[in-house]
Amino acid sequence: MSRSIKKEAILDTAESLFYDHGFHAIGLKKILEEANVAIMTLYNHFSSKEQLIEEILKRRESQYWLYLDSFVEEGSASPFLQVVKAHVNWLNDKGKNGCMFLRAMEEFAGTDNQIENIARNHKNKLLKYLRDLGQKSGYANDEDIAFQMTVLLEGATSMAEIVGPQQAGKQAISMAQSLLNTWRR
Amino acid sequence: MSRSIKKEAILDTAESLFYDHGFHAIGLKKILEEANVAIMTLYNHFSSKEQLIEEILKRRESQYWLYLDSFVEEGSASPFLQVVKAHVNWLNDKGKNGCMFLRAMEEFAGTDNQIENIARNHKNKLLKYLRDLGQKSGYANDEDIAFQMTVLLEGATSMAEIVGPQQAGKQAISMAQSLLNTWRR
DNA sequence: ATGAAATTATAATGATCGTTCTATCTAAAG
DNA sequence: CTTTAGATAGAACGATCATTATAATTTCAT
Repeated sequence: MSRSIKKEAILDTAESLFYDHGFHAIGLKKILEEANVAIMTLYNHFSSKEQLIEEILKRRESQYWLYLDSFVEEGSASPFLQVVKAHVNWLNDKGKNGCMFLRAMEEFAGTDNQIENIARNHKNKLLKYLRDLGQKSGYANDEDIAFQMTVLLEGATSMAEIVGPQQAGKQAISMAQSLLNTWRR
Repeated sequence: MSRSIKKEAILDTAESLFYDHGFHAIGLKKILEEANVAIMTLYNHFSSKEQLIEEILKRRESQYWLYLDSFVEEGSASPFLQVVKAHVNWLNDKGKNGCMFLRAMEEFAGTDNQIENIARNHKNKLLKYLRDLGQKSGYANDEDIAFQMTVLLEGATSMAEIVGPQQAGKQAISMAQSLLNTWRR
């Protein structure tokens, strides 16, 4: 089964182009050229440009969670530091141009609810993940910790656009270590 | 002199629309309709869509510095806390949809150098401002402080998109207070 | 009131947008 | 070999894109 080798080519190049230039800035034509795929092949796999974007976001989200899951070990002494390190690795691999979910929210809020919700739900899921992690690790106020961790992670993502992922990652880890001392168990 | 009342209408509505939906997502037609302006009036004041965007970014940058200048007082005991508070106020007033400069970088990097440079220069100028502020306040390593402050500010901006400016601002200020204790003079 | 400057309306430009249709072709499964 | 599904090329759709040309109109200081 050559099952969907073409579909994955579309998803890969579309994700790359959308991430590098924005969703509205990239037309289907450019995707088709770079992916070496015919227009009808795209519409055979996806019902519209918006639905293609939805699949890309869902796929990217599951990839992000793979990074977190592989770095954060059950019952770790410093789970939040592992979260930051996972995020920094994510930035190094495919986060040099900001957060694709926030960018989807920014471009489609008030226009395409489906796309906006996928992005927004991901962020809320991340907040809940951090809250649960704090609670599970015996921290006092998991609410504030989850918020501050989010500020830290999103800040590192933006900072990576300005001075690169390694510099941003180094500072994010340093900040996390400082903040960890202020969080009481 | 009714000097450029129309020009300002264009700048105002264009900035609002670009910020809410993105630069490529908004066509000139929508700007003209909302600003009640004829197409030739726009091209009389701006040579192209890109040049309009450039002026918007420059204007927005000077507005941002007004916030910083009005909050950060010369020789303050805690200048960085004032920076954070200035930034939080900025978020409350016109920062509910991310950082417009980062978004300009993301949409135009590799496509329009002029626009990209305006945005990137602003970020570098902010980094230098924070570095100078740290040095002037007698902090040991202004380099790291500037980086971490940037992570904090940009993180608050992104966080404001997810949970609103007040929640993001509250956490950013709390984080700043924690970090301040770790920075040695 | 006059003259200059700014704004307007309208239409046309060529390019590109997302999407659909038709028809041909390739490739694998039975 | 034949069937079937997937991919292809190419054209067409109407809509919108940024930009320009032309010409009429309004605004405003003198």
